[in-house]
Amino acid sequence: MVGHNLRKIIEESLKKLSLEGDSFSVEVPHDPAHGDYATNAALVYAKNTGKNPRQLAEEIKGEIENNKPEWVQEVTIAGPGFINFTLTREHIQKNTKSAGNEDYGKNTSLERQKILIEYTDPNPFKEFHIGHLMSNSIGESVSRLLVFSGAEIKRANFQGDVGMHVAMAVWGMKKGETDSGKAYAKGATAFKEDIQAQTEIKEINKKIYEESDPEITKIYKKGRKESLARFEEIYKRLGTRFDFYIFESETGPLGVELIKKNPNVFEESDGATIYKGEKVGLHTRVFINSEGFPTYEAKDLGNFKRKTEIWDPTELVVVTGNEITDYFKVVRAAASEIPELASIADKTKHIPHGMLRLPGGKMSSRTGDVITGESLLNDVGETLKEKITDGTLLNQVSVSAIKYSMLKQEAGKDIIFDFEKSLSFTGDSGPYLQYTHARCNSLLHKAQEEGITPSDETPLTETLPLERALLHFPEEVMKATHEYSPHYIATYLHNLASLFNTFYAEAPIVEKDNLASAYKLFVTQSVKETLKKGLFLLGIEAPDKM
RNA sequence: GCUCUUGUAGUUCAAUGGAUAGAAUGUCGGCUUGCGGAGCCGAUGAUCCAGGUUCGAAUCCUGGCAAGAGCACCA
Repeated sequence: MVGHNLRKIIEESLKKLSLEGDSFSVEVPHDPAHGDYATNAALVYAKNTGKNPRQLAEEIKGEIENNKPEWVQEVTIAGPGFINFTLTREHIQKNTKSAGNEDYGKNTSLERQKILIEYTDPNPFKEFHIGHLMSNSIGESVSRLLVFSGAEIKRANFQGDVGMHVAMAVWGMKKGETDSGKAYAKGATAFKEDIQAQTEIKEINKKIYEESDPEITKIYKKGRKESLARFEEIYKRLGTRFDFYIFESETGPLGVELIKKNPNVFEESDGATIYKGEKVGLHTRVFINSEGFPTYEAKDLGNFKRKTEIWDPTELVVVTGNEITDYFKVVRAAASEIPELASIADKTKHIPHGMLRLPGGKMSSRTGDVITGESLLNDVGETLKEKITDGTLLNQVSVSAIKYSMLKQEAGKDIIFDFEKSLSFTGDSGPYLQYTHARCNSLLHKAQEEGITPSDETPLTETLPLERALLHFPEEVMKATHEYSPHYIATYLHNLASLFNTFYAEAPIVEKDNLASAYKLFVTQSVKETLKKGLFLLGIEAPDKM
C-alpha cells in the first residue's frame, strides 16, 4: 500500500532530523492539485520545536528527496506547511493494471485471527423487522471485510427461542392466532392489559421451559420450526449464511451453571441473582429472576461460553442495536470476572447500530406496528416491477437498494427511514452502483464485438481522476475493516462510479483504431472489477446486465 | 433524576484537528436522433447557541438548548 510505504519514508527522514514521537498523518488530499498524498508532519513537529512550519517542511523535504523512491515523481510544499507527494505516471499506470486483479484491495493485517461474528439475532415467534435487516447488512459486510484482511471468520446467529416473548406468542396461538408475529402482538397487549392473561402467560413460560404440557410443547415446537424456516427464506434473499445457530434454550442452562459456579461474582437480592455493575461503574442487572429462570443476561452469559465451545475464536464481534450498549457492557463485565470467560470477554467488540426510526416516531414490535423484512423487500420489488421482469435480478436490485441505504451512513447513528426517500434508485444508491457496473460490462462487451482489445499501453500523459481513485481502494478497505465501518466502502464506490460516469459522458470509449480507446477500455475493466469487489464487500450482487 | 449517544444545505447523509466543508435528493436551467438517460453538466443552498484550547476547530474542552436511547426480575 502506497500510503503505508510513504509513511515509512517520512518516518526515516524525520528520524534523521531527530524528530520522533508525535503522530502525523498521511492522507489523500481532497484537491488533486495537492498531489496524490500529503503529510502534515512539518506542522505537527513545528509546534514542539518552535520552528517555522514552512522552513521545517523544507528540511524534511530535503531529507525525503535524498532517498526518494523511484515511484515518487515530485515532493512539494504548500499551504501552511503540508508536504505533498505526486506519484509517477508509470506507477499509477501499474496500479491501474493491478486494480483489475482478483487480489487487489486485499491485505494480511488480520492473518491468523479467528473471529466469530454474531449478527442478525431475530427471535423466533417475533417478526423479522427492519432492525434485523440492519444488523444483518452490517454484520454481513463486516464479515466480508474481515475475510478480505486475512482473518478466518465464522458467522453466528443467536436467537431467543425461549422466554416471556415466546410465552406471549404461544398464548396468542392458543387463542387461535396462526401467524406467530400477530400472535406475539396479541399476547404482548394482553399481558399488559389483562391480569388473567398475565398469569396464564407466566404459566406457559414455565411449561415451555419444563416441557411439562404436551399441548403447549406441541404448539411451541411447531411455531419455532415455522418461524425459523421463514428466517431462512429471508437469509437466502439477502445473500447471507450462518455457520452456527445458537439458541437461548441451550445457553440459558449454561449461563445458570456459570453463575452457580461463581457465587463470588454475583449476589442474591429480593430472591433474584444479580450482578452489581456499580463496582465497575455500570449498573445492576438481574441474571436469574426470583422464579429461578435465567433472564436474557444469563442466556447471553451462556452465549459467551457456547461461542468458545463451538469454535475457539481469538476474537468476538457482536452486532446489535445500540439500545443494548449499556446492557452489553454489564454482561461483558460479569463475563470478564468469570475465569473461563475472562480472556474472550476482553476480546469482544460490540458494534452497535442505530435504530431505524420512521418519520412518525419510534418503531415498536410490541404492538405489531412494524415494517417487516419481508414486507419491505416485497414493497421495493413492487416499485421496480415495471423496469425489471427477471425475478432474480429484481431481488438483487431490491436488496441492493435496501442494504446500501443502511450501509452508506456510519453505523451507530439512527436512520430516519422514509420509504420514499430512503430507498433511492438514483444518485447515491445501490442500484446506481449496479447500473454503473453493468454499463462497464456492456462497454467491454461491445468492444469485444468490434474486435478491440483493452491495452495497458497508454498515449495519455495525464493521470485520470479515475486512476487516482483506483489507487486508494486498498486504503479504504483497510480503514473500513479496522473501524468496522462499511460506510467508507459505500462512499468510496459512489465516488468511483460517479467519476466513471463523467468519464463515460465526456467522450466515446469504444472507438476503432484508436490507441486511447484501448487504454480507456483497460481502465474500464479495472473500474468494473473494483466496483464488483466493493459491492461484494457491502454484501451486494453486481449483475452484468440490468 | 442519573448515564450514554447525536445536533452539518429544505430533506437524508459524508468529512484520521488541516488546504476552497463534499455528496445525494429537492428546486431552476441545459445535454447534437450516436458506447445503456437508473446517466451527464451548471445554478441554488449548511457546521444548534455561547465561551475556551491552537498556527489551524464541524471535529477537542466547558456551559446551555434540542432530539434519541438506557437505568431490577422483558428481550
